[in-house]
This record gives sequence, structure tokens and C-alpha cells, in this order.
Amino acid sequence: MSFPRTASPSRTSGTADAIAGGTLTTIIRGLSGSSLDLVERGKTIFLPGDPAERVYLLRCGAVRLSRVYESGEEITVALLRENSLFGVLSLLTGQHSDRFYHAVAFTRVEMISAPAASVRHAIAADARVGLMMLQGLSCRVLQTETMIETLTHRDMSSRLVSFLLVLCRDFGVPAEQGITIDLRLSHQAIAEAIGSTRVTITRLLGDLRSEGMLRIDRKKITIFDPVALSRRFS
Amino acid sequence: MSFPRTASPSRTSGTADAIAGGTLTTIIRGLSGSSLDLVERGKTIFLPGDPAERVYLLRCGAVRLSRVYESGEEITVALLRENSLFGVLSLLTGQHSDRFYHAVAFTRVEMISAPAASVRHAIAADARVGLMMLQGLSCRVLQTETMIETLTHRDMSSRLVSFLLVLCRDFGVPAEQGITIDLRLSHQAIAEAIGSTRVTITRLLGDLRSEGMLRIDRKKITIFDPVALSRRFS
DNA sequence: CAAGAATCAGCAACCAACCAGACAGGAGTT
DNA sequence: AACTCCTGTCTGGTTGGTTGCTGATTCTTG
Repeated sequence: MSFPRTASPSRTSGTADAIAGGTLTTIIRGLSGSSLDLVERGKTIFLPGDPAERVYLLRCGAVRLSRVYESGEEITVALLRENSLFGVLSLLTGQHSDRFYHAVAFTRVEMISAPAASVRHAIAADARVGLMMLQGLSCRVLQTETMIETLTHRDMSSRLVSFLLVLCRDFGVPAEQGITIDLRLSHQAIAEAIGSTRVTITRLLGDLRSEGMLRIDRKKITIFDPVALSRRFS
Repeated sequence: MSFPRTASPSRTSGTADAIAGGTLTTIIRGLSGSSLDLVERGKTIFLPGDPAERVYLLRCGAVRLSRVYESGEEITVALLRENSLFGVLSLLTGQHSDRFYHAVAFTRVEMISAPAASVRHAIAADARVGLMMLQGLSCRVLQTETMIETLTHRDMSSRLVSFLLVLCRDFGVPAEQGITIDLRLSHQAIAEAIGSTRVTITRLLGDLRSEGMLRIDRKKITIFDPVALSRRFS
């Protein structure tokens, strides 16, 4: 497998959602009922069963959407980055529906939100709002589809590598050598995102480290050379 | 695991995208450069590398988005149903970008398409268009996220069952007894969608059949009792 | 409509990957 | 200093991928 696989979605979405995000912020801030919220790491934004009535735009930080099962097991459905729109369920119908995901601040989060009704109103008033939100959602679709690619890899090693490249794209910051994923990730958190177990992730990350592909410092992963890593697919 | 997991996203999205789809059709048909296309089963709609300049609305049938690797391996990123919007990449920027997925008609397909520029224009002219497309894309996001849930199941049996329930939701039609998935699915196609192999799918479907959960007639699967099937999770 | 081609389903044997469970030592927190 | 959460490692045991082959369907084409 070649790098373009993960590289091409990134470049296109990366620029576009930043543009949409930047302008959308000021628009949503102006809506009636809008609010700017700061959420501490680990705090819940909404719970399954809560009424879905607000739309959110993540300005800063990362949000994890997950589903919790009766067994206590938890899986991650999406790790949202800056400029992501979420809570889109509330846009769907005029009627009240309930959240079915658990949204938690994965880092310290800065976000803005507004009632779905206000958003609908704003779109009616200014068509550019609709277009920008459309672009924001398109990015979400592309990101989610990339994640599906990641999850269809058969062996866990490829799956992990593919996931790390996704994280580089979404949360990577340049480091002295390579790119650092700016998230404090436990092995458990990674396992929950790619459908594996903590033990397996520990082993595979150990392998990658001893191969000299990456470094882990205080739960932050630095990939020395993403292109070289992408060659390490099965 | 309980049925609500797959049931809740379905109900909300099912109704909303039908509404959006119905009205959007007439609007998009009126755009300059729009066209109504009939595509035979197995024919390509767009290829990786094609310029992304049109937006599509699937009116009838199913479209498979996939990625092909150098190895010849192919994975399915999405199986789109009626009223799905796709080709959203073209909406992202004003600039030209290229498709990175392969879109193939999985059944005989009836779809309408229009240049992204016309769509942007239409949104500017009538804000309701933007809202409807937003709802359509929201459905896509929810569907894709359901698929991610499916793919994070660790054992293949659960993964297959979860996938079958997704297909029931998206392509199910009532049958004399139970629900028939109105797609001609080879075991290979299922494997490519859930990241498994043909052989495994054959075995697992055989198990489910001998348990009396389903019937397969000329590649069409009939689920006798979705609720009972959902209880068959690990 | 019939014959050949191509695709698909079913089966078996082998084996590697990875899950489960358990435990000890480390890092970070209060 | 006590505590919690996280990482690292080990030992079976099982799932599911791989390969190879056969017979059945379905599609194509004369």
C-alpha cells in the first residue's frame, strides 16, 4: 500500500475544513442561543439518551464519540479534531430525537454550539452558512471513510499503522524529528478505536518502537517518518 | 448487545433522507448541467484520479464505493442506498481535486448528478437546498458511523451479524417470512465490506443458515427474525 | 438454446495472529 | 505516601486467514 491512500483525503479536507471552520465560528457565535464552551479533559459533552437539540463546532482540542455497551465495553466511533461539526443528528428532522453516542472531551476542549433551530434559521437567512456547513460535513464524511479503510485491514499491525497515520493527519504537529501526535493516548484508548485489545496494542507499539519507527514520551507518540511507516503495511 | 444499537440510527435517518431525497431530486433536475443517468450493474461511475466535479444523488439501486490496492485487493468503503448523496468531495473547495474512490453500480442504478458549481449556485439562490443537502449528508455520517461500529466487533461472527442488520436497514424489503436484503451479494463482496475473507464468510453464513436464522436464495439473503439475529451477538 | 467460460460456494488441513486472563512494576495524581 | 491508572510480559487456547481443490451457478456467445 502506498502513502497517497491516507495522504490524498488529508490534503483536501485539511484546508477546506479550516476555512469553513474559521468563518463558521463567527456566524454561529452570532446566533440566538449560541454559546462558547470550555470543557475539561474527560468531561462529558452529551450522553446517549440526551435530547439532540444543539449542533456543535469543535474549535480547539479533540472530542471522542463512543458507544458503551451493557458489557461495559466501549468503542470509539470517531475522534474529532479542530473545526469538526458534530451533533448533526439534531439537524435531521424538525422533531426531537435522542443522542445515541457518548461525546467526551478527549483533551481540553473549546467549542461553540447553537440550537438546531437557530442554525436552520441562519441557513435560511444566509445561504453561505449552508454551504459552509455542507463543506464541514463533507470533511466528516471523508474522515470517517478513511477510518473505515483503517478498520478493514485484516492484521492488527496494518490497522494500527493506518490508524497512526490518520492521527498524524488529524492531530499531528511537527517535531524536531518527525511528527508528534498531539494527544495523550493510552494503549486502551487506541484499542477501543481500532477494535483490538490493550495487550495487543502494547505489543505492536513495542515492535514499532524497536524498529525505530516511533517514540513515545508521556503518552504522546512521535512518528519519525510517516512515509517509511506507511511502507510497513503488510 | 441489544437491538437498539442498530435500530436507533436507522429510524431517524430512514425517514429524513427519504424526505430530503424526494424534494432534492426535483431541485437538482432543474440545475444547469444536471443529468439523469441509468447505469447498469457493474459499470463504473467514477474512477480514482477522475476530476471530482459533480455531485450525485442516488435515486434507485445501490452504489459501492471502494478502494483498490496495488496488490489487487479491494475493500468496500460504503454501500450507498437510495437517496444517498455522494461525490461530496467536489463540494469541498472551489478548486479541482481528484476522486480517490472507485464508484461502481452495485445494482442497476438510477441517479441524478449536477456540477458542483451549479449546486453551490442553487444553494445561494435557495437556502432550502442547502438545508436539504445538509440533512442528506447527516444521514451519510450516521450510516458511516454505524458501519464503524460494525467493523470494531472483534469476532467475525458478530461483525457479520451486525453487517447483515445494517443491510436489512438499508436494503431490506419485507418477505413472506422475515426481511429480504434486496442485493445480490457474493460471499466475496461481503468479505470486502467487513474486512474478512471469502472462506470465513462462507463458513459463518453456513452456520447461521443451519441455525435457522436466514435463508439464501440466488444470492439474496432473507433474515427470518432480525431481533433474534441481533441477540446472536457474542 | 446450448456449450463453454467465468464466477461462486463449499470443504479440509495447517498455522499464525491475537484474545483472555493474570500479575508485577512504573508513572502520574492527590 | 497511598492510590489509581497505565505499561510490559507470559501462558494457553481459539479464531480466522491461507492454500488448494471440487462441484455448482451464472453469464456469455455462437
